[in-house]
Amino acid sequence: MSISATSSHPLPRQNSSEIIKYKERFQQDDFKKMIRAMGLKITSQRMLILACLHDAEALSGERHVTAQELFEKVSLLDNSVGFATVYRFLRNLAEKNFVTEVRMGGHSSRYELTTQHHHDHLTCTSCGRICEFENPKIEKLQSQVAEHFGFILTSHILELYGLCPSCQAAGLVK
Amino acid sequence: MSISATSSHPLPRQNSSEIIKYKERFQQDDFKKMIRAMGLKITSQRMLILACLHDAEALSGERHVTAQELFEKVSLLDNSVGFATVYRFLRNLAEKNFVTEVRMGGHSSRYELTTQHHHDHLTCTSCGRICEFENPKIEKLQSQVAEHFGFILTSHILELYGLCPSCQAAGLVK
DNA sequence: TTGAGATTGAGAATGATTTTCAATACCATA
DNA sequence: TATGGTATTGAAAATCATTCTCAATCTCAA
Repeated sequence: MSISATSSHPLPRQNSSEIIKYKERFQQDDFKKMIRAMGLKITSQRMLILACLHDAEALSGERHVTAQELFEKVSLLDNSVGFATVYRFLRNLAEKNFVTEVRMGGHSSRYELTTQHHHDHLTCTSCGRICEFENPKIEKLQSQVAEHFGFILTSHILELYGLCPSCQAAGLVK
Repeated sequence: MSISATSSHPLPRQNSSEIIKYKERFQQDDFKKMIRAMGLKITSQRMLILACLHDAEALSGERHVTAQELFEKVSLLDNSVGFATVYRFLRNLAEKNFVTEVRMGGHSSRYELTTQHHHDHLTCTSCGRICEFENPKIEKLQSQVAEHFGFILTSHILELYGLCPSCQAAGLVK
């Protein structure tokens, strides 16, 4: 993977492929900032891992990837990257809260890039439909709870489960 | 471990040791009901595991035990019980929701007897320590969110993550 | 350009949990 | 209460995710 980015972001011409390149370059600068912010050196492996993490969110429906899945994505583009590198960097990212780690049931950890825009999920237990929401009041109460216990709150998981309107209408509720 | 319980629970006399025995007998019947409700056979190992799980909640401050900790507790009373038995039974209990499993970061699963009393968790991302809390205001806001989307809320998961006071003190925070 | 120190890949090591399997225990039925 | 079919058990091996080790390589400040 070749890395060539400038620190400034000149406006692209009105040409779609130019715009895509511009976006990529912009993204890469973002990634570099993240890596530097962690006090780490910029390497092609780390850039690639971030790109794959980002694509997992942007392209596939599943934004939460396991370390293994991420390793496989990375390997497709550069099969010389070792899984230890993926795990190590994922841990770095999680420590600095650039990614959020979610562990459910008996499964392995799943990671997602921490977006600037936090949201929670409301999931229909019948059809699986997911609504995203954000509720500042709930967030504030969460901070208060953490504060009460003397914790420094770093992240949270809030998943609501229920029956969505169409499943209710479908007579699934007695 | 001897198991001798009756299906009726006569009132104990006003004598503390009698009352303790009464409680134990009552508890044991409860445990048997749980095991039968899972469609499993009653064995001294399972009774002992349940007793230790229960004691972990009642006696020690920490109600959330790891499988290893539970295995150690059990071993003190009967060192012939294998850890595979503890893990197996814990999985059975979790499947039938008699225990709740909480997993965090790189730490091992912690289990607690599911109480009738709902609560959420505040987990330390560094040491794995868990604080329980309940917050009616948050619950109410959750209902409102569900209502807003036309959902009938059936359950939820709320897990807060942060650094506990002692890990903060341990210099893990800048 | 250079070199000190960070990072890497490969594989070994770790730690938690699960599986395997022959021996044993439970309990419905006789 | 005895019996046998089956579930359960303990011990050890297997599995799985994750972390560590270390020599080779790369990054980047000077």
